[in-house]
Amino acid sequence: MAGKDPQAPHLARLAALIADETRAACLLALLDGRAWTAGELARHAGVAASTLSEHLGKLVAGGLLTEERQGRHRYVRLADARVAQLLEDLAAQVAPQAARRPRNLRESSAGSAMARGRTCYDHLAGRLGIAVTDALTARGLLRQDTGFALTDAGLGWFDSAGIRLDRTGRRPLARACLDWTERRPHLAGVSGAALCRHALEVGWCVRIGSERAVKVTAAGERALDELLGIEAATLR
Amino acid sequence: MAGKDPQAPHLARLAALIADETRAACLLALLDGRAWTAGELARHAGVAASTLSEHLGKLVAGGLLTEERQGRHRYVRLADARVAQLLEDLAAQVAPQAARRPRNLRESSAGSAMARGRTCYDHLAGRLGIAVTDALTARGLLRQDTGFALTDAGLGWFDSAGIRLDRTGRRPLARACLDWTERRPHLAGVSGAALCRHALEVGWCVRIGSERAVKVTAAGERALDELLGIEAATLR
DNA sequence: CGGACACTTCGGCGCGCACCGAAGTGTCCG
DNA sequence: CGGACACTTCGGTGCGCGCCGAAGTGTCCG
Repeated sequence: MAGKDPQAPHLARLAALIADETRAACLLALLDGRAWTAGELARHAGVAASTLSEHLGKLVAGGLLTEERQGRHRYVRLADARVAQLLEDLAAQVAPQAARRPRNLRESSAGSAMARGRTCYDHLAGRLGIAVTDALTARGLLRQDTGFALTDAGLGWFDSAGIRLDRTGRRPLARACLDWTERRPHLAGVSGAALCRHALEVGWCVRIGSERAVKVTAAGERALDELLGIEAATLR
Repeated sequence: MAGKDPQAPHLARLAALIADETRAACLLALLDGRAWTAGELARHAGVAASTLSEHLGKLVAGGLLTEERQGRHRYVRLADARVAQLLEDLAAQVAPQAARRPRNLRESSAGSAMARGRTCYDHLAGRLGIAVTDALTARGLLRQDTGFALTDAGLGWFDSAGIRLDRTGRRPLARACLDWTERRPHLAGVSGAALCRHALEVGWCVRIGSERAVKVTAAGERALDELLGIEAATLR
């Protein structure tokens, strides 16, 4: 048969990079947007350092990760926002099955912290991300009914809040990212990333431990209420 | 180690479905949005019917495909628009390597027909899709600078063109889909699908052979020029 | 009712790959 | 300079899975 799309082998090779449980665990860990060392990832995934080294080689060669060598450490991070988006989309696709009841107390409390608020690569997700997105929409700053885009008023809001938006790159200013806990879209793209960075910089929220979960501070509750009318109760 | 995201096995299993070249070829073929029989896919992929039957079993069980039994035929199609989007995003990710020079004349002419115009699941892509998207944007019907959404004028345009938009579902009205030939976003979502369906129904374009490629008709060139100011030359 | 046809199930084969531990390379620090 | 450390390379092992052909099931049609 002549057919058989020439893209098929490439697609299969890309998917194969994610199709291993150990590599998948690494990629999900790296969704926190930070750089991890090979050793950290090996401990996280529960395999030998030598095994993980081979995995990193494949992921870097496949373009999903970039590496930075510093002394005797090999730091890796997701290659770019596009890769992060791809992983988020895949994660959202499997979420229905993954949303099963937690096995024990520890997993449960960790899970609920993640459900309250977390980062999705470089933007806010969980109930916190949804609350912010909903508030922006309710105030006419974000338009979701005909797609997903900031309004002119929305541009003004970011400006007046002192959050600068880099509009030079090709990355979209606003993009919907489907939340795998809430099953609803939240703000991603340049503006979502800028908002998250700002929130962490000025202390509206802080990271919990070494995971992706974040917690809203008292100052953050005040600021979100003032700027967007978000009641603190909705974040708990 | 306690860590290791509980989502990792699910993510790996989903990716594994796409990580086989034969299954990938099937999924890409099904991106035309139509239903194929198991036999057609077996011939397309160049494997035995028994082999393909097993593949279809996995893809259906994994939720990527839905099946419909009719007599002695088993028709399968992509489960929904979300799956199609996922595949398109993955295909776009590998496009840089896949965009190599064609091996022979036949592949070359098939490739250029696909580059001129094709369907991406249920919306228009290729130069045709880009041209429509650009025209909508230039006329203020689609806003891309702050995200990706129809404007109120855009809603009016669809209405006056007699293209009804179903706004009841959860699928976004407008969504960007990255084109793997042009490397630029084009219109997808409810409005993109409605536009494509309309174009095929009223004969603005017709499918070429059994593939995803489409050709703009003379009537289509006139209509696109009148409604959106697209010059026929840009489509060739 | 019998044969053609589409698909499925099963057994068996062979390749690919994730894994480990041991040995090797390069970096940091006392 | 020597030892601790992070990572890499290399053989070797075993499992998983994609593949086929043959036999089986269900459907259509003359």
